[in-house]
Amino acid sequence: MCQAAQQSRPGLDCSTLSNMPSLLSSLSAQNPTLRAQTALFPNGLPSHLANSTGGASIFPENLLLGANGTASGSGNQLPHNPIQYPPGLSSYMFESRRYSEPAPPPAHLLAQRRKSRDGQVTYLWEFLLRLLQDKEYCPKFIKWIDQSKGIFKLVDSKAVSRLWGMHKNKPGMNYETMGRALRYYYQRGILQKVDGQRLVYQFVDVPKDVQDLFDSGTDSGCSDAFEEPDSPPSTGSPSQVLPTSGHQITKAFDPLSVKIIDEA
DNA sequence: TATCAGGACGCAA
DNA sequence: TTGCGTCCTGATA
Repeated sequence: MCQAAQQSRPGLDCSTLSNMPSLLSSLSAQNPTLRAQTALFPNGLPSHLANSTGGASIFPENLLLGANGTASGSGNQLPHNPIQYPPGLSSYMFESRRYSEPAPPPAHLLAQRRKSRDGQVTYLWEFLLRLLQDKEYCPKFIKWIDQSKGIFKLVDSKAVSRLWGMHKNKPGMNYETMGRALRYYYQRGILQKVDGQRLVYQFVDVPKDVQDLFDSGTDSGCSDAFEEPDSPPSTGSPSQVLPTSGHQITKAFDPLSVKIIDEA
């Protein structure tokens, strides 16, 4: 697989690849959407995560794999963007924006945008969350330090950055570059740095209901029982109600349960 | 040496 | 326009 991967990704580190044997299959051949959705929402997708057109899946069709879980491609190529978004993640992804921006476009325009990008909309924070949800990589490469608070650590920063580079078809990706992208999230209220702890970041303001879901023993994440949080920062960042002309977003960052209050 | 913060610029979607 | 990717300087562990 590594050789095949190297053909399409010059510079790929085989030693790294050998340590992450199921990354590609995990990112392409599985359907964690349904798995995660079942785990997180055994009673069905919450209404606020369903779209406004009647509760149908919020996931764009081209992001959902078929029942056989196969991804397009010959199998010799790395999937470019085969991530299947757990519930809530895609909700945030498609509803999120910079909060200084005007209101988001209507849902049908978002749908057009999604289609226009042919399923290639993906963000670093989603990628990290995906890794955190996958026992193949968590806690091996990335792990929760305090899952209920959204605090995680890049155990192997190089491997994670390479994975990100593979995903984005950027063979030159390294932690320095990925870290810059992570730091952009500070301004946007998506991440914050955990002071005094290297490679430790925190998703901002993880809501209580998500904490409950994480704590309920689902397979949606992992943690390292041997490592207690050293000194997590104050996590009491207040929830924010960010009014827009069409929606209210009740959290600065709420990847698993962004609440969109449709005032239309 | 590695990590981290953040400015500046560029680019693909 | 967005979300980075890249390069950079400087600080810190």
